[in-house]
Amino acid sequence: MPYLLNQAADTTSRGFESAYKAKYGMLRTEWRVVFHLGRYGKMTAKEICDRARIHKTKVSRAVQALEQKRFLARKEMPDDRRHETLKLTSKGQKVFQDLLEEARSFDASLMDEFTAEEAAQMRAFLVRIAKL
Amino acid sequence: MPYLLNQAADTTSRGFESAYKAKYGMLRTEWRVVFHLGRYGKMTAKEICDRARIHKTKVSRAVQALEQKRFLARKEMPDDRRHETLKLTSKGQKVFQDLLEEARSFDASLMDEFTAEEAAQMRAFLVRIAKL
DNA sequence: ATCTAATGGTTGCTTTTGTAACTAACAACC
DNA sequence: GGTTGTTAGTTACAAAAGCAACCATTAGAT
Repeated sequence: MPYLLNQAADTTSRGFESAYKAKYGMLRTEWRVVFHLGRYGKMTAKEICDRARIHKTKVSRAVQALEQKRFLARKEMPDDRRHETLKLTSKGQKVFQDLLEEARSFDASLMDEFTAEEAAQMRAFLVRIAKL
Repeated sequence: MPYLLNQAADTTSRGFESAYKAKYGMLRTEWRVVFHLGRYGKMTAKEICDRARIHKTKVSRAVQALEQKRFLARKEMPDDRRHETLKLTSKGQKVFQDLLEEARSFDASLMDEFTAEEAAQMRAFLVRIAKL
């Protein structure tokens, strides 16, 4: 099962990878960070780690890269200076919108082979597995 | 979708990783190679690449490592000396059997949360996706 | 036969990831 | 107020993955 999942994940990921890689020179983790910030609004690095289940070093590096590209900005929280909230810049927002669009159409073409019901079922299944 | 798949693949892989890693000091690619040889019999490195969709350098290195552990043996083909067929040694066979056992029970515990029907359906989905 | 192209596999080097140790800021307890 | 423990995030180093150039061998064309 893990093997099948990996296989499936691999083939689909490679397809979409080109979108953020070629267009914006982003790495997968970077795209994931952008996605989370775009989708759920500003949050701290830790929150991204927890939600996306990415190790903090990966997030840390992704944030640095995204900051250099001016896709996001950090702000230290005055009440607890360890925290820093991350927020997409307007440039970052545009990137997010664009890639979200791409992601949607990529997904759609991927799911073309399946019925809407099948797709929904699969999604539900994956969510359950991922949460184990 | 790629995201979900990755998430699911990640969480499940990590679980099983400990089996081959701790027990035999194997890497994921190594396990995959052993699996293919054990499951489908002797074959050439190229075939493994194609079937498992692993890059040839990864396979090459995995084969080297497995050879050192005496889990597999190579044999040059006389008709075409570029090919070398790979075959599990008896030691390798045992390892494969053992890990297959582990894999089965791991899978079973994973699928505990699902009905047999759901599991079968999911498997079918994943195979279809992976083959895109 | 010889020159070119393709194939199976390896090696070297660069980029990414994983791991562990580290800093800085806060919290709690005495 | 000082010691201890936690938490957010970074950095340094090792392991792994990806990429491109590289042999050696065979196949094909002329």
